[in-house]
Amino acid sequence: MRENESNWFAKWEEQLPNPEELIPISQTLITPDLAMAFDIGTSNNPPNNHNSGEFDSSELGGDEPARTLKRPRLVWTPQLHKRFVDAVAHLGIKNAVPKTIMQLMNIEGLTRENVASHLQKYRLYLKRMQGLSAGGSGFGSGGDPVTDHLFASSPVPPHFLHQSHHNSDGFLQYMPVAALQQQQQQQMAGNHVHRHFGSAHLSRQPNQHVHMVGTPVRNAYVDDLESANGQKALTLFPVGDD
DNA sequence: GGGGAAATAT
DNA sequence: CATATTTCCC
Repeated sequence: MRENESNWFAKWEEQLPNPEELIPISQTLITPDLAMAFDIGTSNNPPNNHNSGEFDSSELGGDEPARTLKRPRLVWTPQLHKRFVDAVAHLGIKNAVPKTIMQLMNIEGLTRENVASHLQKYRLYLKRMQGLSAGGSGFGSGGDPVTDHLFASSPVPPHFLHQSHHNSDGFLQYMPVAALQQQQQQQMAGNHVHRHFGSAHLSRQPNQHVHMVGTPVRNAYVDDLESANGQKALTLFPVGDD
């Protein structure tokens, strides 16, 4: 009997599938590409991402553990970055500082530090871009100009480059977004605005032909931002002077 | 407090 | 190794 017992265990153990053969119980039904195309979030898209490291037990009914606790590492998805770029475009380089950008982006859980860090990298990226677009006559050496996966994913508004010649400020008119109104740390009572970045609007591509009322505009960068109220502000940035 | 750059961390 | 976070300084 004893022999029998160990035997069945051995057999049972042998028949266990290898870890590689296991199929995860929870699978992503929507591929990242599809998710991106339809602007819907995948299971791990929103700022609360994989919890790496310690995590407090309370997730049931827990409303805002976000405060004071170690936030999960933020992943800058292309959608998130696009919203970042749009926000910066709205504000203009001048007012594009972490705090204002963060407010304009209006994304739950996004901190000023997150934006500041990203802004730092983005500025470096822009500098590199205008660096090799200006004097970079030689092609052969370096390698791919845009190895920056993230930044390349979202078009850079043309006026970001062109180190501000004559225009010091105020040359781009923008509509203030409602979300930007000075709202202190006061969160609206009972405000469950769980918004997903990206919303439901397919973003228009740059260099498309945009026609406004009686005013055809060619080569314009169009960004769209949406406030918490659902108000929308469009900004057109003419590229050339037609 | 808040922006920016550099130093760490993952 | 790329990228996000933390630290430090103004």
